[in-house]
Amino acid sequence: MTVSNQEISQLFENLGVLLEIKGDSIFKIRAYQRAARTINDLSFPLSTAVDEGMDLKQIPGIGKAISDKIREMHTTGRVSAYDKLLEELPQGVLSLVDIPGIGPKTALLIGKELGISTIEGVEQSIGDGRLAALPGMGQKAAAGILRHIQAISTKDQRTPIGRALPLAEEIASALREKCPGIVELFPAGSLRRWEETIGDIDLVGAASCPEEAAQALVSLPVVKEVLVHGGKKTSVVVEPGIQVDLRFGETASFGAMLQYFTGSQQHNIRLRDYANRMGLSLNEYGITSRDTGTGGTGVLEEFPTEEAFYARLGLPYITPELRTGVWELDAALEDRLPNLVQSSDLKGDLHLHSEWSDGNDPIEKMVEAAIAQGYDYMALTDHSAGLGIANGLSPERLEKQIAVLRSMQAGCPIAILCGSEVDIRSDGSLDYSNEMLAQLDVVVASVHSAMGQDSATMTQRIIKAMGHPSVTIIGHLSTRLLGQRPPTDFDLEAVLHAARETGTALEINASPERLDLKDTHAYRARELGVPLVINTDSHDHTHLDKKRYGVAVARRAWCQPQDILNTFTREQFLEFIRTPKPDRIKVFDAAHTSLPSGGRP
DNA sequence: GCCGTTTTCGGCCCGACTGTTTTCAGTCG
Repeated sequence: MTVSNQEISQLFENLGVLLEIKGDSIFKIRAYQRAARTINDLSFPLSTAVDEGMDLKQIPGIGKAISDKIREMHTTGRVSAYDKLLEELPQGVLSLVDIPGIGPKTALLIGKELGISTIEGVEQSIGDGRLAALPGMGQKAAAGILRHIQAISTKDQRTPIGRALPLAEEIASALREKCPGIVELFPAGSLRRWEETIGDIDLVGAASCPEEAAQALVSLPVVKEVLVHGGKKTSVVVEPGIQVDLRFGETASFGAMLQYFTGSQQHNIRLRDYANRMGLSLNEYGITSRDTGTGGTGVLEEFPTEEAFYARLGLPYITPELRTGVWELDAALEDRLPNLVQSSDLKGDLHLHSEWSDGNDPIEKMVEAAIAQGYDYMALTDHSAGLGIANGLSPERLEKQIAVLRSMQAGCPIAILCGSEVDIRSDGSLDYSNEMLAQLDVVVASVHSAMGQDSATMTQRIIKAMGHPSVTIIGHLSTRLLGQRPPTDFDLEAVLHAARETGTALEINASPERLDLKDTHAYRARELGVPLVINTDSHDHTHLDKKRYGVAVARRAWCQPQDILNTFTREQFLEFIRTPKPDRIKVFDAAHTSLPSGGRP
């Protein structure tokens, strides 16, 4: 029985809700919620860990009871304690708490008093006034819930970061323009942690005129609706159904405020737990030393920067990408936080398209763009012929392109490598002859068709492609498009091991619609010593700037520069691609003076 | 239910906002 981490996480999340409805201990409930979130963020499959005999209690927040339930789910596919709770409580209460504004208490009230178990039922009960008549409810509460229900259908869940970040930057700069008293203003929350999708856009600032800034937000033309307009917090809905939360504080305490609203919630809970044991209490305004028995009241210390805030707790600065609340606090305490890769470390881009296939720009413009990035090398990788829709290159056109590229090399300050994004056919064979492929410097092999194959077939298909001596990199491994196309089904562990054994690199595709490898997969790849490459897959000269999204994925995967192949110098990288597979993995390992274990103990 | 550089028992993050209330519960992040 194979159960995914997501399924296990969802079960514990639901278990927490059911216990809350039942009125169980709040601390027990929090323990389940914490475990659910931790499991959701894990980089390795729990199913495999159970098979390999790992002691699950090593994972923070998982003790004997939860460990046993994971094992039960792994063997039987069910958890009896959960099934029992479902029977005890009114049917359908779980689906009611999915409505914003309805929590466990209200869900139970609705289920018990009105016998309602569906969202449609709630909508009806608002229409005929039954909901408003319930104790503790009223006209306004009912109207608010109705608004939320209507919003659910129009709002398509979480927003991909590629859409949310530019929007947040736009709003922030509009606010700064309208309100010169703004000293600081940054995206916080999941956006600042560079999660692949964003719930709400959080903006945190410091200003001499907080009221004016909040008023400026409310009056922006993009604002569709004002949800909250309090003294410290303003929430609005902007054009595409995305919510923006804005909070302002003082410059002197901005560090604490930014830290607090960057989260994650799990990170903050762990940090406060740790601070508590030092006799310190944390909130968004600073750090308060708790009364130590002399009867005096604690004094609030303020921190203008996050660095100072963490330093007061005796911790090194923890970068937002690492703040998941799983391993980073232990790593910080033991002084083994990684020296994370940065955009400025990248020395090349190995996945670029030109107008020869489906790109917008001539080769010259793409080369200029690579030079403008400050790179030392680049690979032009137009599509192979199999992808007719993308105007893929026939072998004849590819030979012609190679000649063009070779002739451009003279006088060019960077290395122009001849490449191709070659289709991996459904049987794992490649779209050019071996002779053709052997002429290329860099081969990015990618799946573009037959994405519905079962896991075993897809796994074999990818592994076969990695076995080819000319394949340098596997492009966008899962082929997912965020919010549009689900990932293909394949055995990640098997693929990663084969990548390592064949000396094939895996791409972190930085295109914000893809982000593929995703963070947890990249984390696991790094753990196993698989060479990683951050590529933009640019189809336009402006797309090379999107590398920041790929760098963020790598940082969330705890990658250091030596984990990323295209941080290598030109000489190192050329040595890598000129060394035959599988021996080229030794070139990668040689640059790896130390293999950091990352967050896991 | 989890956890321990004061603890194997007794703690467990913290505040804003809303709506229904006359001092607070529920929800959210």
